[in-house]
Amino acid sequence: MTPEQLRDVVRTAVAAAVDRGALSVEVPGEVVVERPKNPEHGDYATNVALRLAKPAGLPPREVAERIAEELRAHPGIASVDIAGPGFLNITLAQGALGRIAVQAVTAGEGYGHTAVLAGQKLNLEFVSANPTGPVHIGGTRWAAVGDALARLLETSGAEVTREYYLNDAGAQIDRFARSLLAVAHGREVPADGYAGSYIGEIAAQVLAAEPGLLDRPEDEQLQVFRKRGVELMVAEIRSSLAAFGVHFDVFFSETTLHQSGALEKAVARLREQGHVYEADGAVWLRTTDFGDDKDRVLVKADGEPTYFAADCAYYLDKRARGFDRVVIMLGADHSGYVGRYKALVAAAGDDPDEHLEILIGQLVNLLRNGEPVRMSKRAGTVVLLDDLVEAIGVDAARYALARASVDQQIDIDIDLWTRRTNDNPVFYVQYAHARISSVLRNAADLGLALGEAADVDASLLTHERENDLLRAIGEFPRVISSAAELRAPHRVARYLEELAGTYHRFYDACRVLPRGDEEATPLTTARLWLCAATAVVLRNGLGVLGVSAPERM
RNA sequence: GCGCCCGUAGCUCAGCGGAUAGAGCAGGUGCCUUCUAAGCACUUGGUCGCAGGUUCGAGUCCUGCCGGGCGCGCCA
Repeated sequence: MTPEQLRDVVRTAVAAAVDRGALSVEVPGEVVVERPKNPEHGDYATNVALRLAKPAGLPPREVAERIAEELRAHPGIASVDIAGPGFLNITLAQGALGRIAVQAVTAGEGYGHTAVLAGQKLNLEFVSANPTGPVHIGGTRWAAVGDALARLLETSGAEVTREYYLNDAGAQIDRFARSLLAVAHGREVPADGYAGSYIGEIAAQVLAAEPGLLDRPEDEQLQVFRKRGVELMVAEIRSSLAAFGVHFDVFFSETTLHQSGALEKAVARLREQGHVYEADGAVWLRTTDFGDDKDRVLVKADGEPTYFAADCAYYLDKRARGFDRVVIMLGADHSGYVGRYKALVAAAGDDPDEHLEILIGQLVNLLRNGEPVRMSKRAGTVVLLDDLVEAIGVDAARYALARASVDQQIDIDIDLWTRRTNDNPVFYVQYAHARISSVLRNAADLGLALGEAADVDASLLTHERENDLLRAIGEFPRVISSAAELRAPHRVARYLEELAGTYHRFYDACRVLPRGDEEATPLTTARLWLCAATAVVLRNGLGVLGVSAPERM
């Protein structure tokens, strides 16, 4: 019996107690069944009696007793104890717990998939690093976390579009183009330009693709460097992300918004809603009506639209494409945008709490020799996605970035990571998978197969370490769904570390395969299923994080 | 000054209002003629920044302080 099934059993028990007049309460739609930390508190515990005590007008322990009477009648439940203030501690019948292993193996890749977010169509925008340079380590964090979140949401039944907003218009692209032009002519880059070594490489590639370019008028050259340069930069960004295992469904060009007249339409729509005014020669959006600190300029006095105007158009474009919810991941250095963004959604007539979700993640600090590394794109002193991958590999990089809460700043000590010590928990988790794979290979060599699900006697799994493992495996679907709902992929990583530890302890205490000339027993088969189930969960969980599950290490 | 994030073991960090606050690393002691020792067992280590409040119950929610990070342009 899975925790989800038990939850229904508990709810049904409450309903039964109400039916026979033992309780006069409204049956709750959801009841909480959780795994107690203390094994003496049974396989599962529920606080439903504590919740119902007040509405029932009875002491919590009395409510618990009346529910317990119903639960004890269930064949899958061995015992129910009332503990503490009124918790119901439930121990499952022998075999009911063991079936979890069979269910996990049978479900395979589908184990952990739920429908809790079914029917939601959402747009997840992340990374969106400017195409004026390679993806640096900050963007890499959002690549790892954003992609994991996308997989998590999909696993929970949502329809997700991964989107990357390309800021390929505006002054910074001008600076980028002028930097390319300067380098191509052997001149110093402008003071406000970009100076990384990649600028020279991109410039050379542009010249290779456009022979004779330097003989044309300089303003024409600038246009070519701008167009070709951005194309090449975007190609490099996509290639880095692809090597990192991150693929976007849509690369959305800001320029297309300018060219299609979407900005003017957006301003017009906001004007119709009555939130636009003119002052000091500029066009403003009255975002203060919706909680922003100050009003924002849409069109500058010189007639140029602001970046914010493009944001408005972009948001409206996403909504027009049919997304129920627009999710944007931003770094903490952009946290000031939340107010104006929420306000623009409200000004457009949408609900800022329902249609827009902005996830702010804290920044990644780099330490070298224990000292923070100052990062500057201009000076070229940045650590790039490619550098991180080269130093520690995709698996370790993705795992390390995804295992911390996004609310937490990460300090990455470059020397530590480049040293390749086993401080990285990803090895611990992957090792558990490799170990299981080895056991299953050895079993196959001995001619032992899992066989049919119906033939497994799961009630033989009675060892405490086996029960621990079964309970952990049973948690997986809810770990996935709650991590998806909370937008917290790091929970999956933490869970996998626990699961790996639980498996290692099982492995240490419980021999799976027969030794020497011993015969395989039904317990051997049951334990093989337990191993296979653990491997399924490790694979699926690592898959959510975009980390490989090696069969050998 | 205002807004957001953080403050939990020596270090890095988990902990969606539940029971005795956890993991890894670091320190100590043991376990490989037996399925992968990148492992396991035992052990050392805590005023959950401080002070109030909410309630059956607070590391978790609210308020105020203290300390650290980030942000507050007709830049992008």
